[in-house]
Amino acid sequence: MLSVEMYPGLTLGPQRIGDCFYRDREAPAHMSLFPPACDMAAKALPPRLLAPPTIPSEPATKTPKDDVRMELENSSLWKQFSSVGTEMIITKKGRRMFPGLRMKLSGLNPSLRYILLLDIVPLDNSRYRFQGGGWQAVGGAEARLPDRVFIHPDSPATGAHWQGRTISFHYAKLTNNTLDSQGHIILHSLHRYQPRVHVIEARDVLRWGGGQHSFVFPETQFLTVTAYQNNKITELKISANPFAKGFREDGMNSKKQRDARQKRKISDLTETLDIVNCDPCDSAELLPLPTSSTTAADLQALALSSLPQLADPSCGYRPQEVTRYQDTLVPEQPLDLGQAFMASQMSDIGISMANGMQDAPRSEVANSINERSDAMGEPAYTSNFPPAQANSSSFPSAPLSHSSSFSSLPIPDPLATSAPQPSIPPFDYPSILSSSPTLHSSSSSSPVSTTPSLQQTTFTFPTPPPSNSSSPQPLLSSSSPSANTYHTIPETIGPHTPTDASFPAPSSACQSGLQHQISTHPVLTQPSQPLQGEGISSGNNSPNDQSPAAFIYPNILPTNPDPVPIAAQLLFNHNQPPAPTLPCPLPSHGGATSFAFPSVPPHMQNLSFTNVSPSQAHAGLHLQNLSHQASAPSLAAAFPPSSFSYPPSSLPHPPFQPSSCLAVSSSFQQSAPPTYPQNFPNPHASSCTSSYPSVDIGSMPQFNPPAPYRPEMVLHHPSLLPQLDPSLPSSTPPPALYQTFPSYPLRLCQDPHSSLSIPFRHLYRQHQHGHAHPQGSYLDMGARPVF
DNA sequence: TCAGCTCACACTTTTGAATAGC
DNA sequence: AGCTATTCAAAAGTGTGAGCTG
Repeated sequence: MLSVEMYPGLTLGPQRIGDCFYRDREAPAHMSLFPPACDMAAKALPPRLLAPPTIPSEPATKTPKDDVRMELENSSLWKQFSSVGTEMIITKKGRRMFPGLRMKLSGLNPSLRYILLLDIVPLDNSRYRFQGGGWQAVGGAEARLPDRVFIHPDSPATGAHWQGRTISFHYAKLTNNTLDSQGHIILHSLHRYQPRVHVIEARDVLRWGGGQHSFVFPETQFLTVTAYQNNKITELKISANPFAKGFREDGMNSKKQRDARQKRKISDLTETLDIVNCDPCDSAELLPLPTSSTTAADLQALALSSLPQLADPSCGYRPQEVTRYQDTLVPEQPLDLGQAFMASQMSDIGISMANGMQDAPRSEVANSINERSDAMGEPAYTSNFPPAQANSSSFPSAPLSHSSSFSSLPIPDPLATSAPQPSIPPFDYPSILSSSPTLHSSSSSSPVSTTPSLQQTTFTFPTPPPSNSSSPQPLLSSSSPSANTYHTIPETIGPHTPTDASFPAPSSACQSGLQHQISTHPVLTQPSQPLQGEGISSGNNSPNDQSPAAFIYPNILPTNPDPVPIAAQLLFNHNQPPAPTLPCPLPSHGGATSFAFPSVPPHMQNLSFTNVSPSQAHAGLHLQNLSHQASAPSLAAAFPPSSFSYPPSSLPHPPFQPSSCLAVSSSFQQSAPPTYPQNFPNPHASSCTSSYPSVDIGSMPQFNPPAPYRPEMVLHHPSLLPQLDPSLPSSTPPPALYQTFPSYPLRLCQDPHSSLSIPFRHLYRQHQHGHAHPQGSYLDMGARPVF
């Protein structure tokens, strides 16, 4: 099924520490997937960017982070789709996801409140096209779009609340409208994405911290389309989605019925013509040419059989449908009030508490609706498409049980992984960063077996390392002990943590060197490294045992003709005075040439990308490109034999695919050190996760290439708090929580939750147009309520 | 010319107000 | 009067296919 292999470019941002940690369901402890490079990066960061001091953990806030788990309830359905190659329709008005994200949470502190977020990150920097029955990368990704996060309507809610029901994000909508004002998640068509769910402990809506858990389910990866490309997907959707019931074989909107209607219409038109021409009614003879799938005789037969009520096509007959057709003009659809309007305020930042309270009634409704909807599970899916082909390879032994049987290996941030991101810690999650106890523990672990990076490499990235040391490692193993549950270590960063590939990477010239480093990295060469003492390599559970095709994204052919060299390095830029010319090509996304440098340190603000040529820009800053380039073979390996056109010969030793946090980190670690400034914070205090500075380089537009996705939120900007909710209890957040940090604004939308006075439903993250501020980058909210 | 997108369509499910019954 | 169950119309979600666009 889907897995990292399917999306070679899938690399969670380095800042997404939580994504870089994986805790197997049976693993007693968290696994730090983040490489030691994180620490190095943290060291290199200026003190100003350091994460705020660890928030004094309160007894009540000490949640059993280690036990927080999330299960994808409808995993089997997702796997059905992913086995074929999940496609998600995106429309201008917004389209829901199907299958929806339905999960179960456990391990939360029942008395604490949590915020659940959904964001969708690109898996790579490629654009795809459906050709020859498969998906092929045909070019670079589109420019980045405003990052948006969907906050679960129930947020914040107690752990008991979340654990007591199925959590559904079915309200989230996807759109390709870059000017969307409904708060939908904006995506590019023909791109690959990976949804992620974040559980953030929240003392109150304005005080996030105490830990974050991010969950990624590889089977939920999908390709965005405006029209389905793969017929199998269409059939699956029709079979599984109740709203599409009409298109089923026995539905009233089935092909037969539609053909019959069409015939009737044609007949009617013909009759009309006959009337005009005073021609006898013999429209049957005037039937149009048969369709490719239906002959005229069939159509007529269908019309006659399926529409017995149809009057004899006599003169003057007007099928009822004609009338209906006229009467059922599609009315203008009202705005979705439930969706907060934000687009017009993208330049603003703010949280409107008052508005949210005013919306209480509606919030209640929304909430109730939500619960209802949550209760409404997706229809039992009876697939006409045996999981065989794809499934057999993707989820060999994974039973399609109700709950997810998918192995719970965390997926690194797609984009981030591709780049040597580890070095660049997130800027924006001070509070969260500081409160992840597990990080410390992980940091204390031995460098090899306990380092997050190592673990992640071992489990998350089935793709074989560049070296011949190991065979491709399936990301997911159905027999993996962690199956069904994706467990991540609490993140020190927020869901908005940048995940793009903008992270510093060795110069393009060093790509080969990077790969070499990666291949030679001791950790990388040990893909089978046990996870925190847990032997995962034994038996069939070992990723190594997985066949290369085991976790493939069906029909995705890595044929991007223009492999992008390793891109520019944020780290470099960050740590070094801007050079006239970047050592590496800048990402083309988002017009790298026109970056705003609001919150960037003075020396960084001077950085100019104008010299980057389009091609260079296209080459992108993504390691993804690197990963893409290198991963092509591995990707091909992931394809089912039936759809896989890539030379099989490449499978045995596919180039290393730096899609893993480890890979990037490792490469970075080795190559970057010389370039690290001495002012980087000392990561010692904690693991790479906790050591992450609160400053997120990704938040700097100029360092945040469009393609590399960088979800980000500013939730606790000190200067905003008073405006946001002066009436809130004077629970002055710890200084650390609101420590200055550059970042993107957090946009809070109308809160459908009735019980909450906090009006937010969506978080909006703006990459650009930020305003410089002494305390960090943020958008001008202008005291205007956002919702 | 064509891939990709938009829109209207018909159908279905969901939603919530109105109504009836207890 | 208050509560619950039922009914029904409107709203919303779905894939399809024609037409448009670059």
